Amino acid sequence: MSTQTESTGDRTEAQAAHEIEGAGERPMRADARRNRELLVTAARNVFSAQGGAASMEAIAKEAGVGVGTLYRHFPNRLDLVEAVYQTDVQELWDTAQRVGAELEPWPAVEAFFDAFLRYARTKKTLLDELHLAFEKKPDLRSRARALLESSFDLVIDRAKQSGAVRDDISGSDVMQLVSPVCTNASIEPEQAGRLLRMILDGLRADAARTVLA
Amino acid sequence: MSTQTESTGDRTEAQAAHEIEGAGERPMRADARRNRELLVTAARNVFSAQGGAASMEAIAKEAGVGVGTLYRHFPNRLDLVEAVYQTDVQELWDTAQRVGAELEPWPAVEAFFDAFLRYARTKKTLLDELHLAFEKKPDLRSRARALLESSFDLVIDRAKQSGAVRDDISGSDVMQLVSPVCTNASIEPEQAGRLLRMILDGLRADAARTVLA
DNA sequence: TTAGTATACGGAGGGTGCCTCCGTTTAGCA
DNA sequence: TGCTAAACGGAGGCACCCTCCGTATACTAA
Repeated sequence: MSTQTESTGDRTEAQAAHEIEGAGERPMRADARRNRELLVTAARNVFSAQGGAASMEAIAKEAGVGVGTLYRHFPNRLDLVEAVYQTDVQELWDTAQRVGAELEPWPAVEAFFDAFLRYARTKKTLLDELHLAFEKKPDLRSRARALLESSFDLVIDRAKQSGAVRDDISGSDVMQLVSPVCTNASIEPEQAGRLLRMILDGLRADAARTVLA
Repeated sequence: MSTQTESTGDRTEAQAAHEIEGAGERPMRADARRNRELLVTAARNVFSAQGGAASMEAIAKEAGVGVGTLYRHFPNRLDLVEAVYQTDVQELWDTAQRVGAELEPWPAVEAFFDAFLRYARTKKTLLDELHLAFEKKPDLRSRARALLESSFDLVIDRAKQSGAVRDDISGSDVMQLVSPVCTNASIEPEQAGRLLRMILDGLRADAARTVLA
């Protein structure tokens, strides 16, 4: 709850640079920041096209830079994987903010689920690499988890207050329900889609009929 | 249930060789079979010592043979991983047979759990590699699962008949309960041990007290 | 505007790991 | 006891991760 930036509003480039590096250092040079972003985007594209085992050379090429540049920004493979994953998590949080501000409560839930499905797709291609990354940096996992949980809370709580979603369920419940469906490798994409729709239906306030004895 | 060999009794070496190769071919030469076994054993040792990323060279060295010999037996890395895993599953099934024949029903359950914990440890170190292997050969997963399930059935059914284990639970229920505890990477070994003991306690016939309304 | 410098860039090359190839050795058979 | 099909060993090819350092360039101060 404490590492979040305050909003999704427009930030100056210098601010953006500060967020990537530590706060005390001078901002990155413009070309460096541009290349860093190119690299993360390229990595995501190449990973999703070629799988998690894609080579560093291929990623550098896709970004239009040399491997030296890649390694300047990301000293080793896992650092790059980590950056891609963190960017995805961050974007999901941004999405939660945005749909919360721009859409009605229920459509916001639907849109957020959609975004989560996309997020889960890249997480799935990086599953093995992330497994290693989480082992080396346990706080990466916990920070990501916290950010995800608060994203779900944001969207679900709002929908609960508006009466669109049943109130016997929390954001983190929903996350626990949805995460395995999206991440489990033995569930095909279209099956996952069906399951998600089913979960959505069960979430609606008027779906709460079953009462345990 | 159809791929099982009929028993754990003493088989001739020629029979053993036939089981490894296809049934139609001539038996392997004695040195080849010896080296094959050395390699699987060495692979298991090296993997458990160095992790699933251990090199083929290291394994060949541990077995005391050249890499050429390794690759003659296992054309690529995954084939070796698969062989180690299949051997483990097979040994677990042999153990189920053995404890079923040699021990009283309840001690047999305990001994089998112990063996399963050992099995799960190597499965855990090979998790990433197995993930790939399962992707390439879906029948490997299903055959292993079937063999595991029948091992659990064997031990649990016998204990149920003797009255040592509650009869509202099946072997495959127990497997579903135990497997994640042993395999989940975020559960430490000693925690897994505690959880297993707890499951064991819950399995006993005299533990069945809670009745759902 | 310009010169100086800290910073970033690129890619050749070192190191390692998977796998192949082929000359040498040996088990099994007549 | 030879003959031959089968197995052995390890040098070397190839691909990938990462390092190093000479070159290029964005920022800064005069």
